[in-house]
Amino acid sequence: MDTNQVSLICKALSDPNRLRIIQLLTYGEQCGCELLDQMQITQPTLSHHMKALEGCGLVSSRKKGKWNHYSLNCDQWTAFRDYIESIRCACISDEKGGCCCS
Amino acid sequence: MDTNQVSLICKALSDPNRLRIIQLLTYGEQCGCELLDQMQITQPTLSHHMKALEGCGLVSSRKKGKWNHYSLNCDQWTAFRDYIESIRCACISDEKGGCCCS
DNA sequence: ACGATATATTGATGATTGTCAATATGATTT
DNA sequence: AAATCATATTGACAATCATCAATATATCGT
Repeated sequence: MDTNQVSLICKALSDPNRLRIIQLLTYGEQCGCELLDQMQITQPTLSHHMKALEGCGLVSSRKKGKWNHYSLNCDQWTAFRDYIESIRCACISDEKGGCCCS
Repeated sequence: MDTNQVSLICKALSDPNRLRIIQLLTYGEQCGCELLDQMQITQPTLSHHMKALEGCGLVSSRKKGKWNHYSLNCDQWTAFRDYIESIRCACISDEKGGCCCS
């Protein structure tokens, strides 16, 4: 995953509502109305946020009948998580002589 | 670290230039002019970005004479990294029966 | 066919953002 | 004191964003 892609994902996560949605989806797939029940926003706003989360590849949607089921895109999230994890600060811990971020 | 703080950090990282600055600072403390040499932005823009990165607590600055030395705030970065790492998707891998994100 | 439900789109608005040129501040050197 | 260098601030502008009300689309149950 390259820098621009990471920035796009960070932009998607820069809204507390969207970060909350991601966390809700870690419990598994949910439809829009379920997500809506757990949040304090209107339905068009939720739709807008879901589009943003889909746009950066973090969320996938699966339409079944009336419902649209959203789920966290595991591969994309893992790639993002790995990227963030790979950034480590260079400071030295006094205690063990290693990096304090280890 | 709470959700709002994470969102603020994500917003700070949602600009590719700022993400790049964070990566440059993983090599250790650098002054503004050093950072500027490695980027394609003007000095006021760099100053603006550094303020944003300081504002969310990711970067600390230390003034010494003419120079302002910036460094990655290890504790804050680690807390952010841990938060992101703690978000795991619930999908099940077919291969080993565990979570594919492990 | 009709009403109800889930979701998407449109249009509008106020707020925030990234960027630069111009200028200011503050420290060092000559 | 004057010139130089590193950085910060101001002011401006175009672009993007989060949000909602209103409306549209699509699917299900009756």
